[in-house]
Amino acid sequence: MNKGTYYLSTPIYYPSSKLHIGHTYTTVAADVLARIKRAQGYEVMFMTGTDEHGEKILNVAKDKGLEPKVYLDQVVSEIKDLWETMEISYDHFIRTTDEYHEKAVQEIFQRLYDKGDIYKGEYEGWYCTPCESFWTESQLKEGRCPDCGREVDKTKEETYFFRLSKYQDRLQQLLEETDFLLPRNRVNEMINNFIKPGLEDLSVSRTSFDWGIKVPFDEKHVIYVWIDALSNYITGLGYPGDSGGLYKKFWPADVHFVGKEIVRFHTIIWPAILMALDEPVPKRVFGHGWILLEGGKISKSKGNVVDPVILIERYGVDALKYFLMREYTFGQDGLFTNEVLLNRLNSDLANDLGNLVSRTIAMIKKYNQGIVVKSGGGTPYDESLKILGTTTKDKVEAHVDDMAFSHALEEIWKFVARTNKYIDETTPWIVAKDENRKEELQAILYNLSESIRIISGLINPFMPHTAAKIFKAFNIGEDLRRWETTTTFGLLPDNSKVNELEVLFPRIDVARELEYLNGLSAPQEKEILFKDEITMEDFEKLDLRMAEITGVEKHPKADRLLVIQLKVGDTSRQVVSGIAEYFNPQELVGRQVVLVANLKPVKLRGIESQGMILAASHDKDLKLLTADIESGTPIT
RNA sequence: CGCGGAGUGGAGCAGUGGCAGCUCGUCGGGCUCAUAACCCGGAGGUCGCAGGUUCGAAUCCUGCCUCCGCAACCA
Repeated sequence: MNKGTYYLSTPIYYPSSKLHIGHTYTTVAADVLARIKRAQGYEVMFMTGTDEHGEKILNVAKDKGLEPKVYLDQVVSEIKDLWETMEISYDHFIRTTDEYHEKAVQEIFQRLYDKGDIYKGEYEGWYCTPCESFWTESQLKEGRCPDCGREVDKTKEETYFFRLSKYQDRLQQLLEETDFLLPRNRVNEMINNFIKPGLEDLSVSRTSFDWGIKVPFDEKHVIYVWIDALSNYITGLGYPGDSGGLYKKFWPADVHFVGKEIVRFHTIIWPAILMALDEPVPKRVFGHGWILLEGGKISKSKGNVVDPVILIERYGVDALKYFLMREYTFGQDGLFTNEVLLNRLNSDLANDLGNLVSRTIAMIKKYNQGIVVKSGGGTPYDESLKILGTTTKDKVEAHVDDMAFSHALEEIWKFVARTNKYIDETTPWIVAKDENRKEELQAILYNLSESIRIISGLINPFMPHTAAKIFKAFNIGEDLRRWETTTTFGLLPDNSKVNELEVLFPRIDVARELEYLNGLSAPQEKEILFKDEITMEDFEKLDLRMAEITGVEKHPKADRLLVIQLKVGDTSRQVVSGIAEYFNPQELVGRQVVLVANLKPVKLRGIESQGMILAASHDKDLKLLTADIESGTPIT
């Protein structure tokens, strides 16, 4: 029965804010895979966790007035609660602040250093003082600033580098010649964007903040996210000590599930680190798509964050899981709307599955005193029902191995539909009226019960909660719940009694429910978070002036920027502003705007910006602040 | 000419060389065991456009159009 081991992981999530439906999506998919692999007889290691270091965490905690660790403990406990609610069957939850992880990461860092793959260096750059820009040697044009052509100065900042460049060829091979990264189309992106231009050594330490794991031999530095976070996949197994033997047993991982935004780290940096450690690389990295919401990406400012907790409360864990797995093609982006969700739940879960179970139990009670009898009768429709039922498991497994969860469920639902059809074909309500057709009736009811047992077994990894309810209703014991029993028809014992069954998935009144859900995210007076108080003195540091726009052109090297010439009293200024998507250059000429006149000048994509102009924006709307008064007038 | 993705019946999507498919919706019919559900049937598509390769293209190649995401220090 033991088929070997199977190790899969989700990314470790960055708990700087609440988890949303996207995190849920990855985790549910991983859970389904883990459950199926266990059901198939693999010894499974399913790992998830949190990535807890870095500047951002530090800042978020500070904003809340908490020590980072206190803040993190809170968030992590919320995350674990969510996974518990969702019945996520992870085997290990790793936190990068766990002591064993921190030690292991230091050890890894040390080994790479000893080996020469990490070296101390300088973030050596050429600095153009007027442009305030760093340039690498290769970016310089004839030894001068590529933007302004002026002299540049050499500057240094101490950091440790990882010799990523050394592994360029092996990485390219790995990506191009194997199925290491799936779906395949993501390979092009990696090759074209990162490998082909040439990999540069990677800065893997920081001195600018200290919320992180210290470099063991140089306490000024903390180890940056690359080595810290990515290593979790092996430190979670006990690497490098491996006292529990888990590393030896489970590594290399069978699959890392990652969102497409972090494919790069997992398919370039991570394998390179492993190569440097002389350890095998994971067998596969699967970069799944995003769930997009109406109007674009998940974004708090748009108020379109979908909170999985609310959906669970209203429709149940299994409904949400089913939806996520059925609605979207795992490798691609998909659109989420409340309406799509509700319609899917109604048609597949309430109408097809829920109603099937409900009508079957009702008939068994009504026509046969609640007893399922194995009789000698039959109908002409039995054979095709049995064939489809007993062959579905193989199809499901094949799809799951391709990470095509949606197709897997589709196969199961073909059998659900077939079973519903069987009822229409055999018309038990007519057969029941004829005493002479008793055996036929019992055969029909038995076949229905068996079909439902198989369905229940098949959906078990996807919806354990629902499967358990159905098993209970039909008095199906542990041994008949097992995965491999779904390929055999006729296992349900003679004289099984059925129990009461609550409604599995109530039919949803879509119109009413939409109103409710939309009410949640839409107007609800949002609390405005004001910034920290400042003094009059602070305010007076600002030099705000009216200015007149005298000329505008598009920034030659940036789509969103405009280069604006301003007249401020008798002097002129140039400001680069990110408003190109809102205005045509010409329509701005002659407008009076508010200029922050004493902002330190900087270069934006190579063009100097001497201040900023004020604007107010809401969603896709943006208006420039203005006043009808002479240019140069100070604003107080 | 920064990188990538997408364009398939009203909507959402699957389909990567062989008669264009699924779900929802819609129209008509059936059934009454069931959660106004289930079952059957119909209508509806020049598979973004234009070329090309092929016996054969939604699928491969070339060009173009449109939308989206990412990246680029949106002071």
